[in-house]
This record gives sequence, C-alpha cells and structure tokens, in this order.
Amino acid sequence: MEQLEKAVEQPLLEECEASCHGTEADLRTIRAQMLDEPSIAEMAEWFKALGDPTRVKLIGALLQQELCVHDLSVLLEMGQSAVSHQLRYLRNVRMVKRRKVGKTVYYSLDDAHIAEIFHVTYEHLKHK
Amino acid sequence: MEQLEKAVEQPLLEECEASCHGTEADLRTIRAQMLDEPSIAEMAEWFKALGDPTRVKLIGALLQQELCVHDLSVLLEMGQSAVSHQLRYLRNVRMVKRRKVGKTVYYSLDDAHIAEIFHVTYEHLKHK
DNA sequence: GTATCATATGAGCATATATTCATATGTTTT
DNA sequence: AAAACATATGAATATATGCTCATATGATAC
Repeated sequence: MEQLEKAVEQPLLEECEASCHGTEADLRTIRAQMLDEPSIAEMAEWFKALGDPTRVKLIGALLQQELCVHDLSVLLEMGQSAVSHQLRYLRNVRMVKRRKVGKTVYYSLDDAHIAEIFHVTYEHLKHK
Repeated sequence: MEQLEKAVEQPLLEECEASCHGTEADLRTIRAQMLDEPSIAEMAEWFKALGDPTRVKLIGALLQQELCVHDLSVLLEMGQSAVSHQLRYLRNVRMVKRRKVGKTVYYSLDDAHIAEIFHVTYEHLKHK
C-alpha cells in the first residue's frame, strides 16, 4: 500500500531500479520523447471538441457544405440555442468560421485537416 | 421568439421554404448523407477518449512502447490509481490492451490507427 | 501460512459539460 | 417608428468526468 501514490514527489527515474518493470534504464528516454505540456493540451482540446455527438453531427453536416444556424438546427433536430452554443464552442477552437449575410449567419469548416482526421477515424471504426 | 425551439416536432424539411437560408430544397439531401446515429456515437466516443490530457499522455507514451502501470505512473507523475482508472477507460474503448506477467501488467496500444490519427492531428496543430 | 508488491476498484467530491429557458442583440421589412 | 426574424448569450440545472482515498484482488517471496 501507499507505494507511489505520491509519485510526484520522487526524484523520478533515479531510484526506479527497485520497481516492477523491465525498462528501468530508459524511462528517461521515453520521457524525453513525450510531447510537451502545451502540445498535449492542444491535442486534448482538439479531440475533445470532436468528442461529443452534437459536435460530430455539426462537423459532419458542415463537411458537406456551408449552412446557417437555422438549417443546422433543423438537420440536428435540436433547439436553436443548443446549436448556437455548440457552434460557439467549435468557433473558439477554430474548427469552424462564420459569415454573415443580413440576419443569417453561415457556418463552415475553418480547417482543411478536420476532413482528413474525420475520415480516417470513420474508416477506422467501420473496419473493426 | 419561440421560433424553432421545438424543431423536433416539425414535419422537417417539408415546410422549410419559409426559412432564412438559400438551401431549402436540399436539406433532405444533406440529411441523407449524414452519418447514422450509431456511427456518430462511435466517432464521438472515440474522440472523447483522446480528449483528455492524461489520456493523451498515456497514448503518447504507449506509442513509443509497451509499459507497465507503475512506469506510466512515474512518467505521468500521477498516482497509480488515477492512471489505472484511465487505463481502464482506454481499455473499455479498445484503444489499449494488457498483458500480465506475474504481478505486473503491461499495457500497449490495441489499434494501429491510433498512431495515424494521433500523428495527423499533431502535425496539424504544429503547422497552424 | 504471512508479508509484500503491483494493480484494480468503489465511493466520494469537486469541477466541467450540455441543454433549456428567457432574454438580448442586430437586421430587415413594413 | 414598430414588428418580425435570425442568432447570441447568461443563468440555471442535471449529468458526467477525473481525481483521491481507502481498500480489494491477485501474485510472488519468505
């Protein structure tokens, strides 16, 4: 019990020879190749944005073409407010951009890579 | 006010000519090409699994090589329990699998596509 | 057997999320 | 000007999430 619940306060890697694994020597190497914190945060934020059914639907629809809030609301069968909130979310992470024409606002994808990531993932899930 | 807050109860697409957009006619077409609910749920679940810094770190480490819980705990500088919980999460969505050797359990990626998705996304975020 | 180690798990808690409701903002029409 | 429309936003609420703590399980060593 107790063991490494406080891993944080250890010298880290220095006294790890006493542990369970067969990789003692090169935890340091692995660590050196790990992503830095900012990159990790960005990755997570990006995936999280796609990690919700409503947002997946929005992206999926916009993958086809630019659409206004109202149409998205109809397509998703959701209230205008909910759709608007999620569009703001997607806008904040720069997955989506908007274009105003009179009183209506058209949304479209703001990133070429989304399609790629989306498709790779979809194909993956299909062949599994 | 009130407008389409109840989009759900509409005939949908039938009486949409009265709305804001310029795409009235083919909302039906767009809808036809949208992903079905199960696929959407799977996509979201998949992305959600990657949508957390801790899990991104775990995947990132396992991308390099198989590792036991203890080593992951040291690498991430997190308690063993937290790591174990997240590993279970990743196992539930089949991103990760385990191999027992005595009392230690080695985790590794359970999916070839993860690396691809991970790298595409990372490259994307870097060049932005 | 007992002790120790590596991992897993359930409960509890604090925070984050997604949606709804009511209302605000900004635009067009009359 | 007022009315109607399209979208945005803040507050409230219900649910989900991630971590910690304590403890359980399962394996090895003594």
